[in-house]
Formats: sequence, structure tokens, C-alpha cells
Amino acid sequence: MRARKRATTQATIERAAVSLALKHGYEKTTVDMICDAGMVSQRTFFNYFGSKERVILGSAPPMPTNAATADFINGTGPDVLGDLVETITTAFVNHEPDAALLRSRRAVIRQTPELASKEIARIAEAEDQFVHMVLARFQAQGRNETTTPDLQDEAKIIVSLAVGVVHFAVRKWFSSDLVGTPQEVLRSSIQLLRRVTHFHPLPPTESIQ
Amino acid sequence: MRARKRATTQATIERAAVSLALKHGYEKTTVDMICDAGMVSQRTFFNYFGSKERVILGSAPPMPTNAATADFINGTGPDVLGDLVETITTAFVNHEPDAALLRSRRAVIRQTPELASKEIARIAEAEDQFVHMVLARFQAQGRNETTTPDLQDEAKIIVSLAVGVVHFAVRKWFSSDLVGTPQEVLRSSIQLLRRVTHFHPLPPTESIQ
DNA sequence: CGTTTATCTTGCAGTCACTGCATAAATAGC
DNA sequence: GCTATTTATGCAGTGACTGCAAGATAAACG
Repeated sequence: MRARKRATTQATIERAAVSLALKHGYEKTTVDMICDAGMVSQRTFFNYFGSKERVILGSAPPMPTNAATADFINGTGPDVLGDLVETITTAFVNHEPDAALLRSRRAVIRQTPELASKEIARIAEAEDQFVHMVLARFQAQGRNETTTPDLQDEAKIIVSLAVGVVHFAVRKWFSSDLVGTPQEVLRSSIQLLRRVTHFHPLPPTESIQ
Repeated sequence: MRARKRATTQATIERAAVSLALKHGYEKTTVDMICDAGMVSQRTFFNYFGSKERVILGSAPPMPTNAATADFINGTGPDVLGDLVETITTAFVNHEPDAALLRSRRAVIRQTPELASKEIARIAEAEDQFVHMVLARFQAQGRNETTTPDLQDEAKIIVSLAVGVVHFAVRKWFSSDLVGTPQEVLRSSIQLLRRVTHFHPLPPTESIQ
């Protein structure tokens, strides 16, 4: 019953903050204003969120679920990069249950360069974990560091690339003001990715002229 | 003669700041400490650098020179992504003339996650310009939006990928404490990139089994 | 129900980055 | 040497954020 109260106050503060930032802009919105609207003291605000940024960005870092991680690791397709992008983006998009709130968050973030870069940085923070995922998949496929000496680097670069594509997909989705499902944008992004990287799931004959 | 004085005071402040941050850590280093060591008032410090971050990161954003940009645009090779990575990374690395200072800057940045993400964000800030470069190259090669409707998206995703790889290359170079030349790291990174993306500059016969 | 105990909330004082404004110093041009 | 423009500084203030300690609230237990 205590947890319930915690959840409601948290939601109240978040809504107040996002709404105010949407109205006056992020930088013009002071923490005191948020506290007034959220009916808590400033100290309580910081107990909940720790910073003004986090109340807009959302507190939970967007990590894939355990099930999604396992699916990725056991995937046998040759397109590791595409699969990873899909896994990350799915987690990232499914992370806020309230669609209207999500839309407002995004609007604020898009109008505030500082927040936009922080969000990218947040995805990048999970890079180490993504590298582990890729290495696990390699291992599941029988590849290890004795056969490929720079396997670690290969995993790292795949993650770097994936973060780049996710960045692209998220930007594209939100630049169109959330038109279409995330899955559509994601699929077209991966298609584009394959075209750009000359990736061929099955060796095509027409590549020989 | 005025410009000379400006340059020396700027250099003095920068050295003081980096040295202090290296000794006490970035967060424990206050602006007042830097001002004392740099023999300027706090107000002057902010006139020069505008923020505590920028005195560590270096004030100039790492953009390719005009010549390098032209070289990229007129490049005819099929590997747009590799060429772009090379262009960006070269600009990024050649940007600080003082090698010792650069090394110290990097050490501080590596120890301070906040600075590390800001630096990535700074590269990403130039994304629009990179997109223009890629589009210009496409145009030089006779591709335009009538032949490929989503050419703009293709350019954007190439830039996103390139930023990812640059991120990887920079991290790798500095994680080895600047062992080897940047070019070596860059070349091996691009090689890795090609392997990961299954990119083949010339259609190889062995891709057909 | 009352008491104890853990948790939550708040106020307060203080630190630090950063800004606007006004003034003083330095230098450039004449 | 005098004036105009740039540059340096002081000062007062704002806003984010922290540590601490005391008060309010709810849980747990007898």
C-alpha cells in the first residue's frame, strides 16, 4: 500500500514536469515550478528523480528483457547487426506504457538538444551489456577468441553500429511525429541498413557480373 | 598583439584546468580552483570558455577541413561509409596540436562518464553537416532523389553508422593509451567494419559456394 | 489499541556552475 | 595625448543539487 502511494506521487510529478516543460520549454521550467505543480517539496523531488533531466527522460534505462536477450543470443541468422538493432529498438520503444506521456516526453526532448544528446548517451551506456550479448551469440554459434583473435573488437563494432542505427530509427520515428508503428520504421531502417552495408543474407548471383 | 595575449591566457587556463582535473578529478575541480591557477577572475573564465566542460573537451568542434570535405565528396570508391569514417576521424584526431595536452584531456574524459557522453554528443551535433556531405557525394556520382526516393534516409543512416564507428575507433585508440598511430587503429577499424557488414569492394568469387 | 520501528517527507543551510550588469583597465586608432 | 573599442573584473543573483536532522506517516509487533 506504501508502494502504491509512491507510484502515484511519482506519476504525478512526472506528468506535472512533462506538461510544464511542454508549455514553457525545458530550460524555463524550474524544479520549484515542478514541485508546486506536483505538490511535493523540492527535496522530495530530488529523492524521487535525482535530477531535472531524469524526470523528463524517464527513470528506467531502456534495456531488453531477459526473454528478448535470450532470443537474440540463440538467433542463428547471419545478420547479427540487424537482429541487435531490432532487439534494442524494441526494448527502447516498449518502455513507456503511457502513449500520450511518451509523445509529450518526445516533444520536449526533440525541442531540447541537451536532452536529445543525453538520451543517446543513455543508450550508449548499455553498450557493455550489448557487447556481452553479441559475444554470447558468437559463442552459441561456435565462434570463440581462438578462431577469431579480434572477436571482442568485432562485437564492439557491431554494437557501435547498432547504436548508430537505433539512433537513426528513433529519430526518424519521432521526426514524423509517431506516424506509423515503430515496427514499420524499424523494418524499413533495417532494410536501408542492409542496402547501405551491401549485406546479403543469401549470396546473390547478381553480385557477379 | 591583442590576439596573442588572448591566445596565451586561453592556453594558460586550459593547461591549468586539465592539470587540476587530472590531479583531483573533474568533479572535485571547481571553477574557482581553475581561475586561481590560471590567474583570471571567474567571470573571465566564463567569457573564454562558457562552461567548465568546454575547457576540458577543447573549444573547437572537430570538423573536417574544406579540403578534406572536397576529397570526400569527389571520392569515387564504392565504400562511402569507410571513406566518411576516415574523414571524420582524421579531423577529430588532428584537432589538438599539443600531443601531451591531448593525452591529458583524454585521461580526464575517460575517467569522467559525463564528459565521455558529451564528447560523443558533440560529434553527433555535426551530423547534419555530414549528411550534406554524403548527399553531395551521391550527387557527384549522379544519384539523386528521383532515382532513389529515400536517398536522404540512406545518407542519414550512413552518417549514423559512421558516427558509431568513429566512436569505436576513438575509444579503441585511447583505451590502448595512444599506442600506435591513429591511422593504424583507423585502418583496422575499417577492415573490421567491412568484415562485419559483409562489404565487398569488388565482388568476390568465393561468396558463391 | 498502543508502542516501537522503519520509511518517507520536509526544511534549511550551503555549494557550485553560470549569467547580467556596471565599472575599471588596457589597448588600438587617430 | 585623447578617444573609442575591446577586455577584465566585481558583484549580486538564480537555479540545480546535496547533507543533515527533525517531523510526519505507515508498518509491525505485542
